[in-house]
Amino acid sequence: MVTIQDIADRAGVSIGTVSRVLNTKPDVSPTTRARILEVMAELDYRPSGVARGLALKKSRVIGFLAADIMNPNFPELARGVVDQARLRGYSVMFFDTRRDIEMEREAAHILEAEHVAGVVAPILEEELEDLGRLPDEGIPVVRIYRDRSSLRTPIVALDNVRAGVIATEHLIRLGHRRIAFLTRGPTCVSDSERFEGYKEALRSHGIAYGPDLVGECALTRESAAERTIQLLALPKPPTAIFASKDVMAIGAYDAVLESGLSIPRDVSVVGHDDIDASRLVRPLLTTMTTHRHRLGEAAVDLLFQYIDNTAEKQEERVFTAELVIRESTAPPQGD
Amino acid sequence: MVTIQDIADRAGVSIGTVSRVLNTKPDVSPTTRARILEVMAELDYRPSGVARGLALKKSRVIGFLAADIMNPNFPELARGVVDQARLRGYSVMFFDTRRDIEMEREAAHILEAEHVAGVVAPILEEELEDLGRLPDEGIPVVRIYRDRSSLRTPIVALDNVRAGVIATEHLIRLGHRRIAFLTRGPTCVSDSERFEGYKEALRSHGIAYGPDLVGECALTRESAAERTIQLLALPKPPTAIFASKDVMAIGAYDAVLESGLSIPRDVSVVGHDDIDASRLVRPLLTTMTTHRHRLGEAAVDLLFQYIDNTAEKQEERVFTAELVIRESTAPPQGD
DNA sequence: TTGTACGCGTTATCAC
DNA sequence: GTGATAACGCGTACAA
Repeated sequence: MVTIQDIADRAGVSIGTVSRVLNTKPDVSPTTRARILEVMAELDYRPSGVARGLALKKSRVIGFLAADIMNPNFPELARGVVDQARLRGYSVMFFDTRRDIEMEREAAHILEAEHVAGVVAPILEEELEDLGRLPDEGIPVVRIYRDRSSLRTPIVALDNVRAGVIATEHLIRLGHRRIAFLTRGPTCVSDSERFEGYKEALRSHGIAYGPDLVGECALTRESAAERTIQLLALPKPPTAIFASKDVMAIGAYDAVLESGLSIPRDVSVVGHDDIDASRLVRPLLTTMTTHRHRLGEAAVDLLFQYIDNTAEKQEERVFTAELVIRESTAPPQGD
Repeated sequence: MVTIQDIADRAGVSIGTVSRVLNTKPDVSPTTRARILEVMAELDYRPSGVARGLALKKSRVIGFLAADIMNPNFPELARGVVDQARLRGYSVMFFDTRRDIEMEREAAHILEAEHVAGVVAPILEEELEDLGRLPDEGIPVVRIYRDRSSLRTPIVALDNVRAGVIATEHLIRLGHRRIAFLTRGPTCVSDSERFEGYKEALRSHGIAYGPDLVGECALTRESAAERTIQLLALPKPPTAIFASKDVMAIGAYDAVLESGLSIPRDVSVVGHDDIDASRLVRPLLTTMTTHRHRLGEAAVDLLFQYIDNTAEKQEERVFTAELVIRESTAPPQGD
């Protein structure tokens, strides 16, 4: 390994000078700078990240703490984070906590021990417990996704209420009046917010909200299918379904098809998330796409406002999901 | 931040002793060890990873260099890697190179500068160019996935030939004789290997191989669908299709359905990879599952044989994908 | 068994 | 403009 000392020796200068060109400080003569640069190239010198980290008490690494790497939103989000970090010369250290408080605590400790410059964490505030200590240590944390709690941490959020409105209004505009809502229930924050949007859309279009049209189910195809069967068995069954997650929408497909009905002729379906599978099922699922890549990028942008201490008051960046109309929605049949 | 010095002061010992209990060295009296441990807990001491990294010239971090984070195999693979690393007290630094030689070179340099203990890279040997320098610097590299080239690097591989045999034999046992093969073509190493397996299975069952039954297409649903339409238009169309990737299998679904045929009644389909969507399409796709999580774990295991210098001769660990029979395969209709 | 002192590769603060 | 030199926090001989 070639060190700063080697460069200094070879260039006939001191390590101080080498360090100066390394960090592009002003006071160094063009001549010596050129020579040093030359020697560095010649010896293929790479400054040690660890040594720098020690001296600066801050490394060029950011932490990325995923709650669940298997979440379909994760890959693109991660790409956004990694891309943006790379652009700034930072690498990312990655954790998969599975919403396990113990793992999270552990990750927080490691992140601290590694002197990371900052942390991006797509987790809810309740789960922030130990990560919360990081800012006190001078390590900024920005979260991704919104929740209801007060904002103690800067966050990049999704306007889930608005998404609920958009999805529901799409159905309403097509002429639907009996629109079911599939949700994981009140424990799921994003679902609850989309539920708000759903109700808001109904209200503003003068459509009565009926609790019998909302189906709670687990985040599996099977569970959603079961629940949808019940919805379809109602005296006045829905002509459209808004599922708070694509997987549940696909479960709804099963139920509709098994009931001998057809999509979108008999019932329209719109999902949320735009997962890969939404483009692989038949018919192609109309859904809300969340710009995961941009979310990731924005989180890192925001993070660097804190790392570089250029943070304005803006502690929150909100994105709105967009409707992607595909094949699963159409006007209702005359009934 | 609390340092080793703080602990030493508070415990009334020297940093040398503290360091010894930190690394669980033998020669330290139980009494002092206990006291030091107590003080460490009291002050919530976390040894600095960077400082240790500098002193040891080796950090407790491994690099994970993904060729493409959007690849459906990635998340589970990554989880396997992260899990296993965590078990050994290591964190993982993550890169997404997109098969870009420049990004890869960059990642290799950073990994080196960060003194990572080792690198796991799910990439082909041709792409190993700059990563190849790492072992010379004392940083072991283990690759995931097999390719044809000579093994210069330890690797965790998939027996794709065997997978091809298994998938094809499943179809043969069901009674199929005209089995098509969907592939990205000879440029895709894994596909080529599965192709070998496909031919091998046909041969060993006395079925003539016909090149007209192999369809080359891109890794998209649409492309696979197009190609399958042609296959189905053959004078003697296939009664079964083995697609080298699930996405292509799903494309084949489209073609079959659009031809007014039904799966699996008129044509059986088996894919490869067991992606999420294979469990979301209808009918559920019969496919080969690759134990991605175990692959990731095995890669880290192997890596640590080199990190700990306990490497045996075994430089390769081969996994065989398993058949998952779902709904897309059945005996052919009498014809 | 325990303490001392040096080294790891950089950055930063002084002098010169 | 440039060169010493002291941190940074820890591991490790070597000495005590």
